Amino acid sequence: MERSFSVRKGAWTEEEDILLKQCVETYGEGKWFQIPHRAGLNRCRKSCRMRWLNYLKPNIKRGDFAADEVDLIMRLHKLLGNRWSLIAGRLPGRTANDVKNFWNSLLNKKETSILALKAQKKKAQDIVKVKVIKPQPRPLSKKFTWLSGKPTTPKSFVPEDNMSNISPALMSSESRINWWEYLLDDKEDDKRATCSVSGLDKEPNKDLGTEIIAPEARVWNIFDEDDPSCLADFSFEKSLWDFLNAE
DNA sequence: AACAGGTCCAACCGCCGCCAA
DNA sequence: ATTGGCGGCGGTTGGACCTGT
Repeated sequence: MERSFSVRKGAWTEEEDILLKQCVETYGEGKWFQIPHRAGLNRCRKSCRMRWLNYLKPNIKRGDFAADEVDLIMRLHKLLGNRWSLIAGRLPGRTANDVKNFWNSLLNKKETSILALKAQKKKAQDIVKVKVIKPQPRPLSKKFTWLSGKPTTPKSFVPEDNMSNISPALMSSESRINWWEYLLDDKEDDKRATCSVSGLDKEPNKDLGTEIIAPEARVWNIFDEDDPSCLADFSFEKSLWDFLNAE
């Protein structure tokens, strides 16, 4: 429990910022409960953490959101809801607080502004008709780590030059990108489903019915054939499914 | 110039999940 | 199984700033 009667509150001074920055640079992030004592600050651990993450941390981007950032926020919010930290994680230099504040201010603006943004987005979006096999939606397993951004460690994985066939979740730590970054990218090469369950189909099946899908929608061959448990985790979360089927 | 209302955003607060004891 | 400490998150607040009258 924080001893709120003794710790300082309110705006941070330049001196406090310097002390905190020096302390984090010396001891690293984490162990926030030790930071106030180590830095000689009369602040609670949460206040120190918040100040570092939202203001002092290097590479934090200031100023207005660019058009592509706004577009990404809208798409991610549709997919993830108010998961500000997850959304901010896909916007380099932006903090969850920034994204949250931006979204809240966006909500306050007139509906016409939002409609204009949507119209702009729709115009830029190239709807592609492809023939795909649709997996059925079902809840994600708790052990499924994609949504948390944590790396998975498949039993076997052979890197290929063509990374488009590889689930981001199976990439090396250096090149791994959250799966939904791929889901949301607009690369022309990625506008088709590349494969389906268990790697049976490397191309969309032309004999199946035509479906209209968002250009971002892709299905990966994510399975480790030596590890049947992988199959249990191949599922589309309901909100993702709704997102993919939205107009 | 002065005031009121609106907007922005840094900071606070309470809650939750995780983990170790 | 329970409890307490901690990190992390999202919602909310309040003050500074902006804009219109």
